[in-house]
Amino acid sequence: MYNNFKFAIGGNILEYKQFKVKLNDKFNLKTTLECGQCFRFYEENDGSFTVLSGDKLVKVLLNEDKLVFYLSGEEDINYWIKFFDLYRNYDNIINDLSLSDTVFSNIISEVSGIRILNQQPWETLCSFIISQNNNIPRIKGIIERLCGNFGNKICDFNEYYSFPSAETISKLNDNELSILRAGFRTKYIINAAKKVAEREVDLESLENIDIEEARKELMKIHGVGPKVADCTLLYGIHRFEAFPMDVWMKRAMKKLYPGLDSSVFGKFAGVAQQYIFHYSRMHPEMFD
DNA sequence: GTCCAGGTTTTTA
DNA sequence: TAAAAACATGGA
Repeated sequence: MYNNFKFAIGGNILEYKQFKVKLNDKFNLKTTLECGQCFRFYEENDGSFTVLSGDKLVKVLLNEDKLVFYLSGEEDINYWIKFFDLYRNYDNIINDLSLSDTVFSNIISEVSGIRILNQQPWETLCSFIISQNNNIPRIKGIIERLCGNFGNKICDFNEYYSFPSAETISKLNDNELSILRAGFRTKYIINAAKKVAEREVDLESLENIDIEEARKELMKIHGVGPKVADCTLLYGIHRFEAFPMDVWMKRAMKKLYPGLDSSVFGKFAGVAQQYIFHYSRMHPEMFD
């Protein structure tokens, strides 16, 4: 696996290290970040993105078939290789999904290079609890206030903060969290933090157990239903069988795959979901 | 002012 | 059981 990539450690900005990773499949960095699976990223003027995950930060730039990472001295590039799921070849998955599926073939003629990110389980769970009946700019704002107020400063030279742990949030009350302006979701966040911190819901175990059991485990949290559970499993636990069904996906399945469900996509249903979701957002007129 | 936002819970019939 | 309504907040 490692020998698929060429690492070049060299050039630097201040005390940052630069890593170049050669891609052997198609990757659209911008779409991958902006397609609704993550919320902590900032597009810079030079076309790069500053991306945060847990207590880590990286600046990343796509330059033709190379992904260029800039990270500070002690940080581990392997975290970000895994985060962007670079060990996996998505061309193979997309080919499989397009085989004998003309609808999907049509979608990938417009949308390509999306990867499923390997985000941290708690951050993903908490973020998608916040996402319910909410819009993306406001979701980002609430998460930014959550990190800014209760996370730790990542670096002395800028204003980026880590995502606060479940333990940290579990000790806060409704009033202390009112600064988030998260509305009715605040009590859901607290309930999730308590259950996760006390291992009443064991996020680590969700990696291996049956997918239905995993959904049930997550739905023990007050404020977590099937959709948030599947988002957590897909984006936070990397369970590709998960298939989050929000309003867009419900409409899209009805229109594009009438009478069918996620089982037509097999074990990579989650990847198909992300493409269909993004395609639907690009073509709202399709539902008129 | 009204409507809507990557849902879920609570209430109602 | 199934279908509405309620839930906080803020931008369009």
